[in-house]
Amino acid sequence: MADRPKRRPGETREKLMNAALTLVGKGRHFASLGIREVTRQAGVVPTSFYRHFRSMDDLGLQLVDELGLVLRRMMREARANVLQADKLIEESVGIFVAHAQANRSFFLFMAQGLAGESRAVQEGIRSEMRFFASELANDLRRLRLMEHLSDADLDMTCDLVVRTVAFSLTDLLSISEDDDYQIGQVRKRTTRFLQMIFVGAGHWQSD
Amino acid sequence: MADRPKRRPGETREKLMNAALTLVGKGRHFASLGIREVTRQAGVVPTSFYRHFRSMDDLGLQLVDELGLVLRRMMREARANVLQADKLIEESVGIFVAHAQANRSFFLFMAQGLAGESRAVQEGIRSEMRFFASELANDLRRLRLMEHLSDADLDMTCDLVVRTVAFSLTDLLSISEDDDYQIGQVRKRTTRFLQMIFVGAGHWQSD
DNA sequence: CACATAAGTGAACAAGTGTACACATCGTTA
DNA sequence: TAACGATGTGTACACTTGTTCACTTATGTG
Repeated sequence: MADRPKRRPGETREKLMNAALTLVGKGRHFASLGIREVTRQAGVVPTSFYRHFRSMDDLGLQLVDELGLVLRRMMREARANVLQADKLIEESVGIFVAHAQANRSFFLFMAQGLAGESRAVQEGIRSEMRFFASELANDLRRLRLMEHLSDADLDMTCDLVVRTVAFSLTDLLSISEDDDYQIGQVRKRTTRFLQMIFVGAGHWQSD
Repeated sequence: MADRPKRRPGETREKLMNAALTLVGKGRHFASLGIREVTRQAGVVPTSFYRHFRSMDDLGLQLVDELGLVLRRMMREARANVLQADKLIEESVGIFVAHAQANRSFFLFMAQGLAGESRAVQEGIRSEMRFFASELANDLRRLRLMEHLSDADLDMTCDLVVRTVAFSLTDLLSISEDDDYQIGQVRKRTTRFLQMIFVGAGHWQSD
């Protein structure tokens, strides 16, 4: 008996989003992808695209939503594993790097989107970063760290931290996926960046 | 008498590069530009493209070279105007913002290229940033600032500074060209970021 | 079970794409 | 001035692109 099509709801939709990510993972830029190209990669007829997305920008927006989930998972893991403030920065950066490796295409898409073509995608990613920064500020408050900073200054610090980490993303993604030495270098450098920022925050307004 | 063609050498080449920049300035992503599109914008026949560039990537690379000139001009102006260390950060950020405004398309191209499609362009921009950072380190040494830092730590600091400024670029370029209030906000925020980094650098290794 | 609706398909079209070739024209140098 | 190389032009071709339309097929609800 031949295989029945066995359509799972939303299966093609997933296939299309994964196809776009796969192409991005292969070095293509999201802005240069076409509908036909994506459907071809997904093994689906071009018309199917319109059943799920209005346009490429639309697909991008939905990818941003999923990116949000990935980031939240990462935060949860960081909160679970970083218990004492001792090696806080080092471990957090490690978790970040591990997630960036595991979801390379996703983070590649994020890095591209920051200066991307679609205003909506750009704003979406920016908003995810803001959320991330505010959660970080909450955590620091909860851990009774940086208590001498005003709320505004703490927000600023966290903003700077998130930006720095996001920029490290472009370092990380421009080197080979399994060049462990270089990956270690990026991790060390990012850690030092954050340490310097926190030293600055520690002495902020006390001079 | 009809206008003679009056071909100036390298004129079409300039027209093509400007055309690409113009399109980027209009919100398009460089990776999504096509040869025909650029030649059309330049008011030139498609075949002319090949007289000057092998491909779009090639054009991108040559744009990176010109970007280098823009950055050097900016550095020169900063060095000339920032005489006393007093308002050093504030004035430097001001000059940067002004140049980013004046050469919007160029900086847009730079921001895009950081996570762009062409490995070569990516590496080129990264290399410009490294150069910029090392020049900054030289200047700080010359001004007898941060003398307690080792060369490596000073380099790291300058790297972090350049990254932070580069990231501000994406803020700056995502807002309207003449929204003076928002531009002022970005300038203020960037200034504070740098101040915090320098506070951190000032206390580095002295704890 | 039947039926409404969502999801997938294939053929078709006009428009746009990269690139090749042969030819015209300019500026420069011998 | 003659000739040459660099630059600009027009035409052509084989593909790819986005989008449409009418059609089939599967899924879940009454």
